[in-house]
Formats: sequence, structure tokens, C-alpha cells
Amino acid sequence: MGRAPCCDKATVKRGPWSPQEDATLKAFIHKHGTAGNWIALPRKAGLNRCGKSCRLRWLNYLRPDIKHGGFTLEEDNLICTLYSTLGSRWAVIASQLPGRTDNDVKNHWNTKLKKKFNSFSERPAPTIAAATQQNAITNMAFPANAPPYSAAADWIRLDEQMDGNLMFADANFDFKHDPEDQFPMLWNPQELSTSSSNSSLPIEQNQLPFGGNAGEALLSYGFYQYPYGDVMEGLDFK
DNA sequence: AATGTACTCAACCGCGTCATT
DNA sequence: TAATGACGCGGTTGAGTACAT
Repeated sequence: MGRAPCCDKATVKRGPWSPQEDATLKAFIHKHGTAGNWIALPRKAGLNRCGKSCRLRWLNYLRPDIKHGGFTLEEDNLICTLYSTLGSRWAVIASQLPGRTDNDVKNHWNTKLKKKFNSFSERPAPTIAAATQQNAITNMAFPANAPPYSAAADWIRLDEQMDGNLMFADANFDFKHDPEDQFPMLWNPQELSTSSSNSSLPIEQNQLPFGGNAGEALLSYGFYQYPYGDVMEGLDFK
């Protein structure tokens, strides 16, 4: 036995919502709430709409705490990072982005972020075989997996792996990472040094505070934000 | 200016899950 | 315990818009 339809599709209105319908729905919910029953809501509110349609309109558009407008670079980074660990669990991902809905995040991913993500993950992953030598200086500059930023090899260098910590010996950039946080290193372009003035920093200051080998670390936390704004890629670095 | 193509995003669909009876 | 019904989610669609030719 199939499930009974939640509404009569032949008689109920479909398609884009009019301003009047929006106002009716908003006014009703402000006054009565959803009463925990979306199916009955349109009839009570005087709307010729399916309950599911009302729910979607409210959750994805009319809710007062919805954030409209473009996604920030920080939000892009977070979405990509969460996608790499959670997959397409848009509701969970959206819950980490205040004011964004799962539909918003999903649309943004499908139209903007997916291409970047896929194009990068299809690249051949370089080996870190050189790093397996005890205390070897790999001096590997991500050439095979290099970001589309010509100078990247100059400033992102995996120079040494020791004591289970991934170490960036090049000191001409700063990184931002909360050791308490499982999640990503977010490098803010504004915080990236554009000169080598930091190269005198003690090397410990550029030591990333998590263990594991370089490949695992970069695979799990592999979203980089490059200087000058708009290039953000994932590194599938094994 | 007209037409074709690509892109965006609101909305729909169907299914899994969960609460209730 | 099974049946039922509502909710919530991810996948997909398609109308409207922007851009290219």
C-alpha cells in the first residue's frame, strides 16, 4: 500500500510564491507558530498550498534569521572542509553556517564549489615517499599538486616531517589554526605575509599542532586559501 | 537587437526516519 | 508489533536572468 498524498496536487497551488502568500504565511506563523503540523497549516492560514511547500518556503526563505546574499570566502572554506569529511549532508553542514539553509548550501555547492573541488581532486596526487626517510628534508613544493597560483611553490613548502608533526619550514606566511579545533586550518589572505619578513620566526611557530603523517594531515585538512582573494582549492595529498 | 547558452536558485519530488496509535 | 502519517533530507527540475555571439 502506498502512502497517501499529503495534499491534492490537482487543486493546490504550485510554483513561485506571491508577496501576498508570503505575507499570509509570515503573519500566521508569527501569530500561531507552526503548531507542529505543517500539513494542517495552509488550511488554517487560508493558503491554497501544500504543507510541504509552506514548510520549505518558511525554512528556506521567510524565516527571520535567514542570511541572504553571497557566501564569504570563510563560508566557502568551511563548506568544502565539511564536505570533505561529511559528504553531502547538507543539513549538518548548514548547521555550522549561521543563517544559511541546507538548500542554500547545496545550491552554492552545486553551482560554485563543486567544480573547484572536483577539478582539484582529479589531479594526480604526489607521493611523499621522500618524507619517509627519517628526518629527511623533502623540500617538496607541491609541484604535482600545485595550486593555480604561480608563486605558490615559493611559499608553501613541505620541508620537513619530524616527530609526527607536519612542519612548514618556510616562514614567510602565517597560519591560523585553533589547536582545540578538529577543523581546518584557515589561512586568511589578510594574515598572510607577502614578504619574507617573518622568516626569522622560530621554526616552532610554523609547526602544525597535530600528529600523523603529512599525507593524512593534508588529506583531512586540505583546504588552502591562497593570497589575493579568490582562489580556493582542496589538496588531495596522499 | 535577436538569439542561443550558461548559470542561479526557488521549488518540487520521493524516500527514509521517527512518533503516534 | 505493525500500520499510519508527518517531518526532514538530498536529489533534481525548470523558470528567470545574465552573458556571449
